Amino acid sequence: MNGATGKRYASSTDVARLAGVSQSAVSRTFKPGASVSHATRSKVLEAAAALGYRPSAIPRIMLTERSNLVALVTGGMDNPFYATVLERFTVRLQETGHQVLLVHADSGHMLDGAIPRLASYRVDAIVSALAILSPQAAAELSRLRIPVISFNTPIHNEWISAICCDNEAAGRAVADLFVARGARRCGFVAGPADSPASAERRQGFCARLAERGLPSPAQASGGFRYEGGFEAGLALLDAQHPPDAIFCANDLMALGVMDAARIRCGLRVPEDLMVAGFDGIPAADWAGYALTTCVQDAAVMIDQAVAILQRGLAADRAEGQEVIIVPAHLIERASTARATPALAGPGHAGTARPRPVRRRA
Amino acid sequence: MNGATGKRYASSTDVARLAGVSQSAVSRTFKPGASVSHATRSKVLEAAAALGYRPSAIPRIMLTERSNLVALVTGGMDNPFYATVLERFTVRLQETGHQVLLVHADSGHMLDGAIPRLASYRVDAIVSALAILSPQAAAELSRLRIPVISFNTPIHNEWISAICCDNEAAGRAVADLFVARGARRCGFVAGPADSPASAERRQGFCARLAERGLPSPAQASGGFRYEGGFEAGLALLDAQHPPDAIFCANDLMALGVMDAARIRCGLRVPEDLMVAGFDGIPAADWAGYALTTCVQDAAVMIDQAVAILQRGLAADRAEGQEVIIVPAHLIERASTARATPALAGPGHAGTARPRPVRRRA
DNA sequence: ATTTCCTTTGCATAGCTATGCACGGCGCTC
DNA sequence: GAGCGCCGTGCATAGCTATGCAAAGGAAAT
Repeated sequence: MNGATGKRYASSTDVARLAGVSQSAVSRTFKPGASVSHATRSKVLEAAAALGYRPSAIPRIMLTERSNLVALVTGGMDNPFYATVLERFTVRLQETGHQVLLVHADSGHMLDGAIPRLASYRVDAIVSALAILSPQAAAELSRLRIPVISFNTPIHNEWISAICCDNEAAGRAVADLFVARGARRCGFVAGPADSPASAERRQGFCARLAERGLPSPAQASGGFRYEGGFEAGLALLDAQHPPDAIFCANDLMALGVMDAARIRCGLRVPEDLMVAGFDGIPAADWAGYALTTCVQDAAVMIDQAVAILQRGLAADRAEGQEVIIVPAHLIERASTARATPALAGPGHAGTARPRPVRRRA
Repeated sequence: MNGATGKRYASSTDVARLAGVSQSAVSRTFKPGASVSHATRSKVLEAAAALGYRPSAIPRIMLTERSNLVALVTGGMDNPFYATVLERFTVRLQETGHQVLLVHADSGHMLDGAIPRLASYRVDAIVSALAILSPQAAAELSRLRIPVISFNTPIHNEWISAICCDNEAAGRAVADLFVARGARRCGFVAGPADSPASAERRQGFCARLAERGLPSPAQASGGFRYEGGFEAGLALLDAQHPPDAIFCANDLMALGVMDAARIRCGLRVPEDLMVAGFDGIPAADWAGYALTTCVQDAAVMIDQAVAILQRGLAADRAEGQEVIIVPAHLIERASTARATPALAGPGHAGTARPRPVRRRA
């Protein structure tokens, strides 16, 4: 369109030359609130448009030691919950004037290549949106002396803040619900062995079951994945005395358990088996599942996380770091909606209970 | 741990001073293949470790006009397909030595705040992983004179390359399958009106149905979302002469249609209604759905996209841009697995056909 | 009319790394 | 033993923007 110069980008000096002003004037024109006369500003803008000039953020980073970059460490995008978390983090960070440097990490050893990259780009802060942040990785991150926010992993030290969902309380709530709905024998499907979230959810669940006089639940592991939940469900339901209520450490596994129960085992949900999950992914609300689940309020958690981050960056020097616990919200749907304990009446309870309609001869 | 200096980061000059060498020596120590003696290198590394020094990428960007940053424009993370696309793009770009600058854009007008940001950070290239890239947005991106890769939107010009799935061929394949399985009256659930992908899929589907002598399919729109598919399914199935086979422009809507048909309309799939989708998301393979779908080979598409990008960056000057079409792969599952046209035998066909097992009295 | 103050502009420099160039030293060759 | 080439090192500078400081100009006030 315009005359392409040799260089890829026009510099403020180029603009200044064309506009017949000093480079300072160009810089000030693009800095909001700076003192520039109307005449100068219009000359500069005209020249900038002609050259396709866009101010570069790079030298500013050198001068101010502020890149406005925030690293977002992520992984396990197969879980829709973390996909939405990633999306919302991105939106909120953009709104607060940050740029998002996305870093993918295979669960655990992210230190390999990622950390030096983060350091070399002088990110202002790091947000871990990993399902699991290992203590080693956390220690490695602390070395950078940059504010770190751990999402759903309760690690904290001089540099790391954490924002977590109240997993134990939610686990207890599920236990209470199961008891209230007449469960006699429970099961639990765990995530990976090194997941603190899974451990806390089980802890609350088991503790409350014991308080309510129920036997300790049979357990299986599903690795936070649908297929794992499916297999874990089969394993639990094939036992001598199968459970009549299963709590899964996340929704994906719960959906797998439901499918295993209904399709492979010929069970009815909730009449023969109650199922509850964790996260509140969209599929839990699909008509085909209507899964009772502990909804993590991602919006609130992320807003809190961004607020912490803002405060940390404003104070420049981060000392006392915090762990914020956000309650989960138990939503009961049809998958636990037994009308009466141990009695399977004509389905009619809970939210969004599917109601068959006659169609086609 | 170490003595924190006033500045946040140690510079190569600081390291040089501590190590008793010149700043050049430090720079060369961290540049692979540079000429440094063993003695000097070890002195430098020791000093660097003591100061926690990490070389900054920022001045290099200024010198070389290469940031190694690639902007990844994304949106609509509620579709699991695009979540996996985002993840794989990130992994591949990291592997090829790039950093990913994640930009979220509400579908359509991304120009608002995003474009100036991209320019100011001097990204080397832009990848659009949006479900829909509007022509206006594409034009705006072209102005930056940076290589742009459009994923699944067939736009191309001097700066934009595109990599798309063969939507029309896949649409035709679905039509052929429906005909082969005895469909008499078809339906189509479209995505948003401005989605080229949805339009192409419908085009191939409708054209082939016409060739095979079937009536033009009833159509509804579902906005690429589960709920939209559910409603569209209800609308189509409530008609005077409802379809016996529905092709949906993506999997999420197809799952909605299946749930609407089975739960709200009391229909059996595939006996009363066949359903096919598009994308190949994990949920399509869940036992509860077993959805026939056109699998987009995201791995291949993304590898191709990254290859184009590499070539474009190597050649520095991008002139003739390309559009690469990757075939979709039709996978038939139980949702279209009628044993015989219009005859519902005891379920037994297709892949992963759920087989009921006796359990619990 | 003179002084004072504010607005506007330009000059100069900081900030950090990569790299061309020159130079010193050392080993190898004849 | 002398010359040549190579390796390693340091010096100096480019690259672009933000900003403190000073100066100039104009407007307002006395």
